[in-house]
Amino acid sequence: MKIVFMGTPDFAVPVLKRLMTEHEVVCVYTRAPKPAGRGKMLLKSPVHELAEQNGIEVRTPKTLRDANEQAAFKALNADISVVAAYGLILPREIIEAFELGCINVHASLLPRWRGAAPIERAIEAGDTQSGISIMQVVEALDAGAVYKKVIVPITSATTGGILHDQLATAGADILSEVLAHFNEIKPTAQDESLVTYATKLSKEEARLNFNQPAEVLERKIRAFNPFPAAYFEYNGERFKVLSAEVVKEQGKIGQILKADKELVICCAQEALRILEIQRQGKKPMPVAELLRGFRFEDGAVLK
RNA sequence: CGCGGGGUAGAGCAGCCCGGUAGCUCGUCAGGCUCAUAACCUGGAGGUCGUUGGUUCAAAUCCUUCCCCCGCAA
Repeated sequence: MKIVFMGTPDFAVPVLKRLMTEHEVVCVYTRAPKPAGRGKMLLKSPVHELAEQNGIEVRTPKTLRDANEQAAFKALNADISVVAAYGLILPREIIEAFELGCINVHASLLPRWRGAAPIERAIEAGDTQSGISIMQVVEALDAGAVYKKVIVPITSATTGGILHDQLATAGADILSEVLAHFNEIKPTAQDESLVTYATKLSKEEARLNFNQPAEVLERKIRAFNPFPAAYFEYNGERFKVLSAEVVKEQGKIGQILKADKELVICCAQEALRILEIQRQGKKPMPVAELLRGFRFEDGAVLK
């Protein structure tokens, strides 16, 4: 098929790669390069880089509401457009530009977790499974009928990063299947009574609040690993917590209960034993390594 | 030139402001002690203090070149 692909971050890369091998990708739409990274250099999106390397035309409009943009889009005369974490709202003119419409690869089991951060929210909420949904794009956000869903389990070892990679790969596979049998598959409408929304991750919520139960914080730590990474502050320094486990200890909320060979911090219910930690300016490392050279004051209380 | 921290023994850190014998915790090796231990004691090996040039009687420490890593921010 002749396909126009629309995507931006790493999640979309495996999907585009697969499309390029199996179909004709006539043009790629992605978010415009923006200042990013240390030095704030203008940085092209992962999808942008990939498309360029493969000699595919790349377009980076700031909006698709513009009539000229819409005309240019339609002029590509593709069969279908495929969206994977593009980052722009698609107006009706774009969605309906091609004969087969527009389909989306979404990283959740819709109708659960519509929205921007479905991967992390599923882990954070304690879901036992996540997955990929291939659905029709409609004007309402992530509300289109679903062609196919595939489940990916969430275990106690599942981090946001791991699940992200699993879903990106799965997404490429499932999209491939759907496109191969596109005429035979009938989409199923979403059950609106089961909808939940995965709001964007914010910096503020990445800060560990020890007034919450250890179990809740452990899930957040896993969900937010590696990005944006849960953290606490000690002596004005930021410590990212990459992994931790719940232990039955008691004390004041936020108190450092142990800081010799292990690091245990008391929470509202039970406590967290920190396993992997990253000191500001340093690389991530097992807690035991940090504690060989760095001392937390025993009994200090974190806010 | 967006802001900032860092590169010191195999690991993690201190020392740097206020130049003057390279230090801590751990690991490692040897020996000792113990019924026993990720226990304890004793002793040892292991560093061109990231790189270049400079200042100085003397540089890990002050100034400088370049390389690399990371936090913030996006």
